[in-house]
Amino acid sequence: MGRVTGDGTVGKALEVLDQVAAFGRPVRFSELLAESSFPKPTLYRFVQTLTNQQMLAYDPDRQTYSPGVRLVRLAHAAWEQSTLAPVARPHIDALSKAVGETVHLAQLDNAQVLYIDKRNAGQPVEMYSQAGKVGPAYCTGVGKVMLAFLDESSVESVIEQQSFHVFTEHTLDSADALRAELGDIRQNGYGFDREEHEPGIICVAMPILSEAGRVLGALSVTSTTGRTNLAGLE
Amino acid sequence: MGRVTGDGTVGKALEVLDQVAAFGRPVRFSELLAESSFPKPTLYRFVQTLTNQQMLAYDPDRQTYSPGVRLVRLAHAAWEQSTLAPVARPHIDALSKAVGETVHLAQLDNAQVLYIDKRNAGQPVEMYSQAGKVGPAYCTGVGKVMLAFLDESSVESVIEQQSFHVFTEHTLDSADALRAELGDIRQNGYGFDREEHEPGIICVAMPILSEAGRVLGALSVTSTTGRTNLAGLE
DNA sequence: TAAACCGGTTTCATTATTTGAAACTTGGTT
DNA sequence: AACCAAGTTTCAAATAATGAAACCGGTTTA
Repeated sequence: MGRVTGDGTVGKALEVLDQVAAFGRPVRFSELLAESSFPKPTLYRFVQTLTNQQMLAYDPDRQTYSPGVRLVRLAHAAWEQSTLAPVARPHIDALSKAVGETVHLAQLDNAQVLYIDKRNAGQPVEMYSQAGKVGPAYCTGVGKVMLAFLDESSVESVIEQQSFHVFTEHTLDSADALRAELGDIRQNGYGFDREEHEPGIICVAMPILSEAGRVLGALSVTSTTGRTNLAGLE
Repeated sequence: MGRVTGDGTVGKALEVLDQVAAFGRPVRFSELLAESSFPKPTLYRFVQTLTNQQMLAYDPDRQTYSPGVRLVRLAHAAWEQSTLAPVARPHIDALSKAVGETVHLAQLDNAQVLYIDKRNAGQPVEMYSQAGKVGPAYCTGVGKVMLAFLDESSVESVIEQQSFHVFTEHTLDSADALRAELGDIRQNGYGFDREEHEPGIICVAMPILSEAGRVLGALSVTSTTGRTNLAGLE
């Protein structure tokens, strides 16, 4: 019992894939090796396999690897069949148009917030440029709202994993402060981000629950400090 | 020697992942088993592993699997670091605004066309082709243009894999017809889709080449049969 | 009520795959 | 020519994957 990663060979390969993705830029084999816990031939074979499988792309000109196109294809499928995204899409469109502000759709992913969809007030959709991004759970509207409606045992495990890095003077900086806030949110049914993540940025968020009461995701309307409370949702 | 898939355990796991994605809807274990070439416990363990790794998502209410959120996160990285997409983005925006038509950015992926980005012209209907979607190479503007500028040996291997399914009365229905068309495209530097895939839909496409002359992708402007030839590009 | 059935899960000896130290190759420097 | 760094291959030992069979819990059938 212990690490999150490590189901056999597949787990290790995906660890390598994550590592490449984390670099944020095309990366040389030697750069990966320097950071990797795997010995040279092992890492080499993983990279080869992943490249064969189009999970990584190799640029022969620059001799670098980056996440491959197969991921984009698979993510398309993931997005389309996700319980949430396709169903929520028309509502997000409508909401965005109605309030004239930026709307986010998010899910909980490994104690972090994963943005699934986004509608900008002005310009049209940008697919993966924004969807797929991750953010902290303890200081975003969507994050806190999802935590508030998660079952007790899961909440604690997620809270333990928060960094409580202080972004602004309003950021909640402890597990207890967060727990108190979650109580409030549970009572109201929705929550706020009061410039906790970025100064000048506030938002209202509400959870999306299944019939059985499980948290599926959350929706938020973002604005700047020019306007404040918005309780008119749904 | 033979199959494309099959680098060890990792390849097999990804085969399962593709299978789930291909279903296009959340799927039961038994449904997968019925189609799978793997024996029950083997498939079972793959599904378990992939679910642990968030490559698949398990819905306990319905007892079904679908592609997981980790794919969305990884695809975000893939998109951002791809040689093409981030660089092309502003140009696509500009082009879309300038011509007032739908613009597609595509790459070649396994003898198919993979759409990487899309810009809808202003208001119109959401023509169903988001990023991540795949399409045939032999009867789309972007597909043919990319083939035309691919090196000789690769082209033949791709052509062999085309189905030449006839979508409309204008669809090229043989390898020879396609080869002839590719010759024309090479001379012009750009190509057309003359209602070959969908009736009433036409487009102009141009390749995107690296300095070394390798095909990186293609760009197309789509329109309906109301307007015709558009040579004013770039 | 029992018996068969079905989808899903676990066991465990056998088999095939992964592993990594070391050696080698390639291309660029001193 | 000797050197160095990055990438690639070898091969015996260590490890992980495999799948026939058996098991479980719930539902349907006799």
